[in-house]
Amino acid sequence: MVSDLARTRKQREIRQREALILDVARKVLRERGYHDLTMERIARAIEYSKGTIYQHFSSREDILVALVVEESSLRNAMFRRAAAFEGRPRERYGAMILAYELFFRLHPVHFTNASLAHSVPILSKASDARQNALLAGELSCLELAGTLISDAVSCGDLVLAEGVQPQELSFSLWSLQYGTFRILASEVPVEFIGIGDPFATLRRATRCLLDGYGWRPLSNAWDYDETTERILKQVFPEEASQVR
Amino acid sequence: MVSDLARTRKQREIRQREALILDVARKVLRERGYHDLTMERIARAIEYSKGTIYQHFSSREDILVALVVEESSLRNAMFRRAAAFEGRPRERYGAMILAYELFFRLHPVHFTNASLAHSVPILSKASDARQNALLAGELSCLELAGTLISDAVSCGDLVLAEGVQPQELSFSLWSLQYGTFRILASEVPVEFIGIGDPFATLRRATRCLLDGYGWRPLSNAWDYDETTERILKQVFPEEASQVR
DNA sequence: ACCTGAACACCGTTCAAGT
DNA sequence: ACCTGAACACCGTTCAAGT
Repeated sequence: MVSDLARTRKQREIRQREALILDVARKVLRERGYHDLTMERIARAIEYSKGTIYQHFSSREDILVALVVEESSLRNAMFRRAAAFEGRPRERYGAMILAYELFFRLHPVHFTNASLAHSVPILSKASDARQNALLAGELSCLELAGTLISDAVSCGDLVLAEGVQPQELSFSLWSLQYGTFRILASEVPVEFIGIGDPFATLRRATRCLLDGYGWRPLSNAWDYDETTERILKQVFPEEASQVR
Repeated sequence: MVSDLARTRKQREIRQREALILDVARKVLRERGYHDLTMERIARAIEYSKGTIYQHFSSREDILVALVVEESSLRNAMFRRAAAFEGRPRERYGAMILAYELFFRLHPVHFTNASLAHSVPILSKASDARQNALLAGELSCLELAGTLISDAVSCGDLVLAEGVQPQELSFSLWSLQYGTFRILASEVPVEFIGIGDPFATLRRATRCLLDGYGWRPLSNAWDYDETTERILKQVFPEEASQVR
């Protein structure tokens, strides 16, 4: 007969062990990369046998996806804080864009992990539960972006041209940022391309894009540099100090 | 004593075998993915032993990078054809942008392979020669884009704002397209995002971006849909018919 | 000189045996 | 009920032996 007390203690231990595995995985991925994330290495680090890892994760790939899901929730928390910034809808969307930039700069390794986790060979070997969790996190970001665009349309700041869907804006902006981050995270040396400050370049391109869609106030009628400073100070003071 | 005739015949055979290996690799990658691109499988298909493959390629990763280099030269040929289109510099740049879109739509698998080949764990295991070839191909594209921007500046169509480098434009446009293609190639179902025609969305965003940088003629002063039709008909008639 | 394929090292996954 | 680690299957790479 197992007491309730013993059962909950056991459950807590299991949760802690799962967190331990993910911590080890995070460390290995940071220091050595996915290739060296072996079951053997994890087992040694957590001081359990290889078989035990399979009580938590269905495969090696499942561990990577689980880690990415966990870290994505940090990114989503930053997005939610950004969307709560007080100001015109375009300023609030700017806060989300800034959140994504800060997140990339603070966690470049996560970004590489996430790209791997989204690739077919890896994602398809993860458990269904974790595949769904990954997708759900992504969709909640897009939904958040969607509400800001709706706000802009309702208050008249954004009048979409004939035949333009609101989701197009978030898709284009996402593509622009994501593409820049992927290039920066790849092996093409950015010095070769001749870009001094890629993040400044990205911010400028973002403004061009929003101006092009006609989202008011346009950048020649508003001091968005000042808005950026305010967002950094009010919403992301800690994160901003870490990327200096 | 080996005759020169025999030597050149042998060299030709070796070249043919290398091409054969790459053909097999292309087929396996298309039908089964990188995970199933095993030395065993290749050896069986080319009817040579595993050891022989190492006379051509230093590692499994080297094969992938070699294939990507080979296919990239097809893309570069399309870029060169595009840049030779006759028209205003912005139209010619538009032709390059269209070339990239067509290439992605015609060779989605290459795009996935290229992303893999650029990842650190794989690229670092390829031979130095092939790493350099990959980088050289990339740089030649950027150089080509650079000359078009120079043309635009010389003829007065493009006046860059204070502090904007010409390379910034190609970097931003590259990011936007590359980001879109990466998202489309990933597992996030594009229907969920609610985009009907992602390529139409991308073209619109591209125009917004070029307008934002002030590259004349602006899209409200020029019929770029007509330009696109002309490029498709004159430069890429065959490719265009294949993506219909 | 070139090619072969057995041998080696390594790793993800399973499961019978142990506690 | 939970954990272990030997065993299995598989694969990239090397190299002694063969032609």
